[in-house]
Amino acid sequence: MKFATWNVNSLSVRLPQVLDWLAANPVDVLVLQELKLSDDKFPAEALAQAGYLSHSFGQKTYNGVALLSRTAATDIVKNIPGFDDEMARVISGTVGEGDNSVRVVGAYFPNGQEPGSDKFEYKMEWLKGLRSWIKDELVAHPRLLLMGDYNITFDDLDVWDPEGMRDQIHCTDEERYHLNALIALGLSDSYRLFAQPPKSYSWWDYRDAGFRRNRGMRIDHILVSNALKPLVKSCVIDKTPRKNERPSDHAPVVVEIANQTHSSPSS
DNA sequence: ATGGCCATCGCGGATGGA
Repeated sequence: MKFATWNVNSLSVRLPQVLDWLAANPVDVLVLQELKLSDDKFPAEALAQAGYLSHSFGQKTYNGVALLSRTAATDIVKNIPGFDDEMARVISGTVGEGDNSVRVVGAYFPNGQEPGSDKFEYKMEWLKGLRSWIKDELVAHPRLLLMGDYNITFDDLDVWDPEGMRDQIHCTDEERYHLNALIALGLSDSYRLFAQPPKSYSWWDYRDAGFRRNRGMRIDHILVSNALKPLVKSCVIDKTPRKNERPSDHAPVVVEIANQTHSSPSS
């Protein structure tokens, strides 16, 4: 099965590009971030025409996430249970049958704006709430994907100008501490399970020809649980939609997970 | 370079994004 995540920076503006991308990349599951629309404006019919069932968790103007799947997703949960939040940032569901079912968590992590700001403090609290919840989710759902726009880089490899960005938003030790604390729960960065091109990024600033000059950061991630890790076949960033007219500033990330075979007992 | 671009709301320019 293939799973993808994409921050579309307004689904109203980007819907034609999402439909084009799904036609060319018929993934099983796609999670979207930054819908920037309320649920009554969610284009469920257009997506259904394209072969996708959808669950949206939106709000006017800001944030908003959705879970799209070719087959029905079950046990939909919105936001982080136990963490009160005015903002629509997380949607979860279970897809696939029996032994091959996967718990998918699609998330739009807070931006944080600037270290020391109120928004940064909110980001830290949100990250604590997420980790506390994901710890329990991994027990309930060993086959779990945590994917979305993390707004955090792992290390210098994820940043076009590591010196210039040192201690700046998305690159601070505090943010990376929380990202690594998620990893410590038993999750792996699927992208780095494979050899990747140098200077691989998932976001490029609209300003100053950031994409053309490849001045970007890798802030969109797909983390896989230990049970799924040996089944990951590939993970790629698809830069193609970033070349569109009026693109999102983010590119989609896609992971392929092999089915259970039942034929080769381990050890 | 104390910025550049884009989307939203709403009709000018502030706010948020990253």
